[in-house]
Amino acid sequence: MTKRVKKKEELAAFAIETMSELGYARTSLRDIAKSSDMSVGVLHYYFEDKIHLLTFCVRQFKEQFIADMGKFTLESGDRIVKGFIDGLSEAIQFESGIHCLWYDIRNQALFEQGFKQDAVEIEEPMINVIVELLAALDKPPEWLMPIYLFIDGTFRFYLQKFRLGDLNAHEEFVAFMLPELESLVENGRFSGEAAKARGKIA
Amino acid sequence: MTKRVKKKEELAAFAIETMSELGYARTSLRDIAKSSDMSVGVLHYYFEDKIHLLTFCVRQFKEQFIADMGKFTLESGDRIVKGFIDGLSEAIQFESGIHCLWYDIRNQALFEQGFKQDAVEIEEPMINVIVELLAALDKPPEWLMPIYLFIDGTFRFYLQKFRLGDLNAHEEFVAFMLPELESLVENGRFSGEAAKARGKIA
DNA sequence: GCTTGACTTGGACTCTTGTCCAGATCATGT
DNA sequence: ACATGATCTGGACAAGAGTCCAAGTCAAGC
Repeated sequence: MTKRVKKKEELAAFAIETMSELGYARTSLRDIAKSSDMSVGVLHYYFEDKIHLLTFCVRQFKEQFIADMGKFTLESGDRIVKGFIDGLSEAIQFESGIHCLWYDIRNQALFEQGFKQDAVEIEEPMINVIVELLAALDKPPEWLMPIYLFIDGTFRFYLQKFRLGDLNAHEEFVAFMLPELESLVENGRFSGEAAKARGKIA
Repeated sequence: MTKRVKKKEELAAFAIETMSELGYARTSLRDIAKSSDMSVGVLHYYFEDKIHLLTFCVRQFKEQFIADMGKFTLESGDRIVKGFIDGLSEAIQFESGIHCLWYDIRNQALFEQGFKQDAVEIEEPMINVIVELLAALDKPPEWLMPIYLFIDGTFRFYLQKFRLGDLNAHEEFVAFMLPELESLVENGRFSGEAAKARGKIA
């Protein structure tokens, strides 16, 4: 890897860090320059324009995302579901910024066609994680989209709770999700037990 | 209602229309002024600043949103689930803009604390729609959050598909959601049938 | 018709943004 | 030590943003 590419990735990492805090639309080049302790000109020296910087960031972000998700699954041997959910819980607790950025980018795609491809490219491997999860559990692949959409919506919900000040949201996520998902993969049903244990949510 | 308030609501309607197309962050006062065929100064004459305009819009948007959701439920007599899903389908087909705006606002709340209250106030009555739906179906209230999160995630997914160019996404939504939800309210299970009929999704 | 207040206009003002560049500085091979 | 190319600085620049206002226009009551 050339020195230049290394520096680009370093700058992109700072950019991702800043965008994770402020959101995509509210992050300026000067914000990124400030956080990386560089001048604004450097950004333009390494990246043709802001669009190229962003797409580079998205690609880097995507790799980190996949790596995060990958280590969640299949490393926990027999307790696959628990390991998977614990991984998502840690993501809420320790990496909320980058996941908020993902949802931010996905939302941009609703308004800017330019983000369409990025959104699809990032989401695809995430869906594949569920494919592998179902395969590992020997469950029918027809469950893919219901399960994915349920997990995605629930994860986003507790991520929002965490961001909005509920610092125990990651634990609430596990308390809610673990019985639900175990029940789902066991017999395809939502679990009433989970709901009782969880108490009020909204 | 005073004339001034009427005009404010009229301007807010234009603002909502424009933000539904461009998204919240990329909509300027001049965009709104242009779409409403007024000068920029008028906006500042009726609204103290952009924040007040936005919060006024959010409140108006919320009322429209609740009205939309309200007419979906309980108007279809015995076929409650079908009426509910058809309503959501029409929302994807004919009112995608305002729903995208809702998801945009909800996402802003991940980064700006100022949107927290708006997001919660809008989402609460939507969850209540599901509460009423479950009550009408005589189903246990413990199903609330699993069902809501599943419906919310699925609706958002097909809304995105529609926005990204798949003009049949609203029909695909019904084809996917109707069997799933009927199966869920019938016996709490995801439907494998639905998945087979639906073919590839992602 | 006149007056008064509400409403509207068009532009000025300042701040932030992305872009761009001339020159300074650094690193590296000779 | 020197030369050369890569890297970095600090600021200039134009476009676009929200804000604000002096002046013009309109509508309604006297």
